[in-house]
Amino acid sequence: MTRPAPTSPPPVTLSERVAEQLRRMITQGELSPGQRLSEQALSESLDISRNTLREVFRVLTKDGLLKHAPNRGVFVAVPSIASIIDIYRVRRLIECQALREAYPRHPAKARMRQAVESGLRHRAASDWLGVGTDNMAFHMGIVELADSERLNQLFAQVLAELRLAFGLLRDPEFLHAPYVDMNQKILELAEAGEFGKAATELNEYLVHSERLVLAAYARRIEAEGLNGI
Amino acid sequence: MTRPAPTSPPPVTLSERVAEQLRRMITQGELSPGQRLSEQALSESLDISRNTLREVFRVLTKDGLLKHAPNRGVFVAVPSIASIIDIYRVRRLIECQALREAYPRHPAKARMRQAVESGLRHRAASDWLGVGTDNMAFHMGIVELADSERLNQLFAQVLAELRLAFGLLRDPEFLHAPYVDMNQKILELAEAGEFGKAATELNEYLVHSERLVLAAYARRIEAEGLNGI
DNA sequence: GCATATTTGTCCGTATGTATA
DNA sequence: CTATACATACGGACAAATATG
Repeated sequence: MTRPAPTSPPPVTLSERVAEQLRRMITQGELSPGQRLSEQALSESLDISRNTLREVFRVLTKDGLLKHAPNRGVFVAVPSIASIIDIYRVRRLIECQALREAYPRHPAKARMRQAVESGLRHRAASDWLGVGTDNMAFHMGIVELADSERLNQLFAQVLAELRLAFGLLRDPEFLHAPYVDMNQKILELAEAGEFGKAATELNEYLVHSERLVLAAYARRIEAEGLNGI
Repeated sequence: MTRPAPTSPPPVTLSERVAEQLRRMITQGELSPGQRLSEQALSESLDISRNTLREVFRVLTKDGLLKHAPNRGVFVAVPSIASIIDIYRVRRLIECQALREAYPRHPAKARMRQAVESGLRHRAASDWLGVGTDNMAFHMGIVELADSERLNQLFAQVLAELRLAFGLLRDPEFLHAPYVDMNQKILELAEAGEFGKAATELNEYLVHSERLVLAAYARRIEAEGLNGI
């Protein structure tokens, strides 16, 4: 039996459920970065009151998924070059250190293995979005090795932001496929107790991924010119 | 001229100002851990509407300073042994790594030096709360070395939580005074470019501090028995 | 630059459900 | 078990800030 992943308590209040829903809509691209979210329009379309929606806005703004411009409204966050660099800086610092100092028989390893295996299956089926999800789960597993609730939460937030940035790029195969094998290699090193080597490998992985994402992002900016967003 | 510290935008809306105020009241011990915050009573005493206060509650709950119990209300967070351990785990991981990989001429160093000098003055004046504030500023400076907005924000939150825990202990001299000299030593190593040694020293510092806080906390629990909170 | 329309920020009153004495 | 207090959620109101023509 594998222990269950540390999971947030199920949403009980309406605002918590709506927050979940909006989070999903944003990270899955149903709402576009930069888009303004009108309190009136959105509260009507979600069939909730403006007050409840405003509470949700505050929470999602704290998550970094929305930007609040006082007296002007809230907008879906627009990932910038700076934010991508920042996110990868956080990832390198936290993931590599968590892996390097991991406890050899930590339960999160099982989740890492599951993510790798699921990734292999999804890649075989050319389900690139599935591969992306598995990839995120793998790296979430790495952070769980550090056994810190607060790091887990920060990292989940950062991954949601990164997912928002990926949505802008629209090439999931290009973005995720190369990393299935690298994840597997890192997992094998970790299972062999070679945490130092695993961390070094992971660092290269992250440098590589950051370069890829930034390049794709730069191309997208160029293609859009000043019309975008 | 020293560059200004990265600062959050000044609160413009009422709810932002109230959030600031409540944050201050909680971290400075004007509201006790475990205390229930009634929407009606608090909104009246702050002279704001319940809707506005609820928005503030959501934000402060995300900060970890309040706990939200659905249908039961919000309470000032009660620092637990587990949360203190978690906080120090985060501190060791982030601070040590930020220091180890610091850029030699980073502007945050100036803030670290200011904090150390201010700490020496406050210690000479037996202003232990002042020493505590300087100490927090010093460690915030260390994290700023990593140049990551997201890490800065996470760390500011964690320090606020830690301050809440310190408030429970009520012995600022005992808690903060020993660390002025250790901060100075770490700063000198950093200024000499010995970042590896500085990080090692910092790690010992944090292990020491965690032990001290946990011991004081355990004594307090014992003293209170089951009456507390 | 001005007048107007729209939208946010904030407040209030109230109905309903949930927890607790 | 009932009663009470409270959080949840809604809808309407209005001033102030902002966007629009």
